Amino acid sequence: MAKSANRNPTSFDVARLAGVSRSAVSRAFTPGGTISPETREKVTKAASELGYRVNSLARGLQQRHSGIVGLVASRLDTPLRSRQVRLLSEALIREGFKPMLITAERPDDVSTLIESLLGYRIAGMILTSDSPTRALIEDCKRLGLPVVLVNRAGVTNWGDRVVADNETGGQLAAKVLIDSGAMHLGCLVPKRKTYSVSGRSDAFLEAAAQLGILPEVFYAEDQSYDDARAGINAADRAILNRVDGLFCATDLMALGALDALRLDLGMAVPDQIQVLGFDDIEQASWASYNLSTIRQDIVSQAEIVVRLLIERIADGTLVNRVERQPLTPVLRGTTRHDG
Amino acid sequence: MAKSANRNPTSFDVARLAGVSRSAVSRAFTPGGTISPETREKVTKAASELGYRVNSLARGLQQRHSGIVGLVASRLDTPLRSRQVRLLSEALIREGFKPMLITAERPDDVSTLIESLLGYRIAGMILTSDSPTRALIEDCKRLGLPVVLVNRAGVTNWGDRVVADNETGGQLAAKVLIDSGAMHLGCLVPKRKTYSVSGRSDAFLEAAAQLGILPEVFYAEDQSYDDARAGINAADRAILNRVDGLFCATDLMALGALDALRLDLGMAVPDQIQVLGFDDIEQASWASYNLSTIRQDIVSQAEIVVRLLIERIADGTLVNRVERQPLTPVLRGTTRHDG
DNA sequence: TTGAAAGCGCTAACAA
DNA sequence: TTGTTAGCGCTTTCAA
Repeated sequence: MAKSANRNPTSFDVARLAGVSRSAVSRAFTPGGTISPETREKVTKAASELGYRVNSLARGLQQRHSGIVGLVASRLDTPLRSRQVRLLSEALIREGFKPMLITAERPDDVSTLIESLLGYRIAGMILTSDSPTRALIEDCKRLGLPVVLVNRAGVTNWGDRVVADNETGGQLAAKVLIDSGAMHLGCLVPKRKTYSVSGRSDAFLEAAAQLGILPEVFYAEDQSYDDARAGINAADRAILNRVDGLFCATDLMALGALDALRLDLGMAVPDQIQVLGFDDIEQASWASYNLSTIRQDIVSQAEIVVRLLIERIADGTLVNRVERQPLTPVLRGTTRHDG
Repeated sequence: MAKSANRNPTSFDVARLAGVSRSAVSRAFTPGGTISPETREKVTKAASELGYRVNSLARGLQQRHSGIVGLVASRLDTPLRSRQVRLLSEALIREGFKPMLITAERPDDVSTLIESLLGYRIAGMILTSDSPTRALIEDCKRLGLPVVLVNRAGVTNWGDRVVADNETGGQLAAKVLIDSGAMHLGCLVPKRKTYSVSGRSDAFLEAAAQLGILPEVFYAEDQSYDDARAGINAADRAILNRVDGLFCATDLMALGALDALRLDLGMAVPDQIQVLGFDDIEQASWASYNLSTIRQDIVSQAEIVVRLLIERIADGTLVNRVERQPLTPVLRGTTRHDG
């Protein structure tokens, strides 16, 4: 033990100690490797003695792809997103991939970052961000790099997609509110719309229109709790007072709206005005809110995303697929129910 | 454009097109590279024409380390943790590193995962997880791998640490409650204690003892909203009724406790019982809770963590450092204030 | 400032 | 089943 603590041992060192060739070492560490039990035994023994570990960089270089998958997400500290990322990351790891996390808010950041990701010869990429530069996806296409988009528009003809069925969700929202007695609908949306938000709110407005109702639209600066609360507080009181059923584009916004209505404006929910969210984040079920909402099943979402990615990695010629996920209403305390 | 869309272009291809050597290409893409403006110009032109991108795997192999930093976190979908991870990840990216995210709940998972991280010859590792197998850190030590522990005990003599000053925090909590008139203190803790939780609650109990007060201790199964709420609901009512100042080990628990006290048990907060949390997560400021708490500054925390990491990467001989972060009380609506 | 040449540590054909 | 050999794409001395 005089020295030796310095450089990482290589397959060469292991081979020498075990009295075999470097290929044997490689095979011993390759899942389906064609190697005899005895040789494997010798190798693993020598390896653990030396503290040997396969160098994934070298392996990746040789195999022309690392086991890394890019995971791109904005607003990671938001309840829905953090849960998505956790589930995706766990699913990836379970399948033997290593998620490389890119968190960035400004689109141009994201571009250069993803750009640098590509240098790692990643096996694929999952985009949950709201801002996927189109050019970037084109880049991936040129490289033949598998991409899965989560709750995003398919801006190009590249990449599989997993999306909540926002259209049906918006219709569902209108139906829930109307069925529980709302006559004058409202809809709270952020000024800067994302794919999810537009899909939902547009479908909601359209479904209402079909029934001869023209909802009031309220705006929040962005889709945060604070902005939603401020948005409702800034709304025209006369108009707001007419509304008896408010659909919010996300749960986070619904919670902000709820606090504005009840605590800032002193309105009774659900008696005076019903409130309905979308997503079913954890906080929606907290006793102080007990928010009715439309649930997105993000556990199965993560599984589908990773499955699509794996299939695409296995066969790059697949036609682009779109998986639409069903949504289910979760009626809690901010809507009225008869029976 | 007949073919060529297939393999990734290499520095060789770029060199040929630019009419220079591969070394020149390498230098053009190396920040401090000693190369003439004209050559660089030729190289970058050829490179962008070919869509060339440095292969980070090969570069890492050659330089014996990738720009990857392991980021280990459990319970990522929790408000505090998701914010920490966002900030850490952004700070790492800003410094040119790529965060590889390991999310895992069970300790043995984590071990094998980190084990596989090491194969990427990562530049360092940040551990925020509650469960850092000791053997693992020993491994890092043998490898000389820089490690920064966030809010964790220093189980071995390896790794720099950034910790909230939990001891002072616990004392602060006792002082806040007592100063605002509480006479009979309570403390809500999870059954399975972590470094942070123990530090706080032990210091709280001790500070109270110094003043001749022996707080009641309430237990939650784990440190989630639901468990905290259930824990308070399961508490002995007679004992609970005596308590007029409750310190909760984390904000998340405090919110659960608050809902249990107010909504499940019908107690008046802060008039009948004051509640104080710890961390200052976003939800603490939501109007329905308006929770008084002890704030941990996790923005500066992330910066310190990354700074320590960089310094350690630059100089592996540094003595282990511990940065204690100050805490500040944030008094909102769940404690009483005179002036 | 530039190019030639020698690896970084591994896997995959191929031959034995 | 095993070993030999030839790269994977890059950086980095060393000379020029």
